Amino acid sequence: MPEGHTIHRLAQDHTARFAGRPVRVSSPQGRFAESAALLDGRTLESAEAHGKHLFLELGDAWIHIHLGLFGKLGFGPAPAPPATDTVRLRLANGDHWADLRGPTACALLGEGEKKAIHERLGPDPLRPDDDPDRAWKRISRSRTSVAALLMDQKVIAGVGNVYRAEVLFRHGIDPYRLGKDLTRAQWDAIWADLVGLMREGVRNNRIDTVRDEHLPEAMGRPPRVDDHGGEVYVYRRANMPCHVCGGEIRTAGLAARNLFWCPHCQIR
DNA sequence: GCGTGATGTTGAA
DNA sequence: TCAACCTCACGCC
Repeated sequence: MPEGHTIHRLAQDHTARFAGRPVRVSSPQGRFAESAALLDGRTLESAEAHGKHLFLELGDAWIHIHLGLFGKLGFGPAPAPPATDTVRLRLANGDHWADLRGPTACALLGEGEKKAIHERLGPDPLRPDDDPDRAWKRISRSRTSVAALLMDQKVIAGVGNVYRAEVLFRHGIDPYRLGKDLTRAQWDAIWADLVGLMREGVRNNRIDTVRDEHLPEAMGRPPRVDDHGGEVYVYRRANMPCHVCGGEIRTAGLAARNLFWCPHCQIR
């Protein structure tokens, strides 16, 4: 269930558990077995995230992981349980194990291939040196909707369907507004908000976007119960009342994904 | 047990 | 625009 915050959190989790020590590398499922054998016993030097891509450094090579829609990484204390036949990659040392299942990508890369991935990704709100100007240059001359642009990893890396819907709600922006019609001030506010929201997402390992004054306790309604855990304004709340205006949240397909928004609040 | 959908991406038509 | 890929949890028999 990964947007960028999940991947940055996973990079931190790998660093804390595995960095600076030799690691056992295996592929119980077999589909990464050849590479795993090559890497087994190397020291894990670092873990890094860019958008939804995770990179683990082992000697002169990188393991590139992209979870896709279904991928999951699970951690636990040693000893590792018997691996089931869906575990693509298992890392283990004397204290910890990590199991990867169902990723879109799990591949061994050299430095040049890793660099190529960075180059095709846009700036990431969670990478401190990344520059929102690069995204603005594309957005400000695009005839594509801002909702589609926010999901385009070449424009901005790490935003997924939840942050897309939520950040547009928080700024009252109509998701169908064209990139070229967005103001510079609106974009700067969106970027700054994503930096804050996604940092909090890394810290808490979940997405919360509802401002204090709209939280259930403040509004006299029961806390949200949902399988993704966080408090949100519009994501997966189709036909439910808007937390701010009480109007009905709408949903529509946009580029093969479900878009959610409040047509009354999002008018800018 | 079966069908469905999900915080994603790619490549062919 | 659509299918393909990868896994799992849930609702409904």
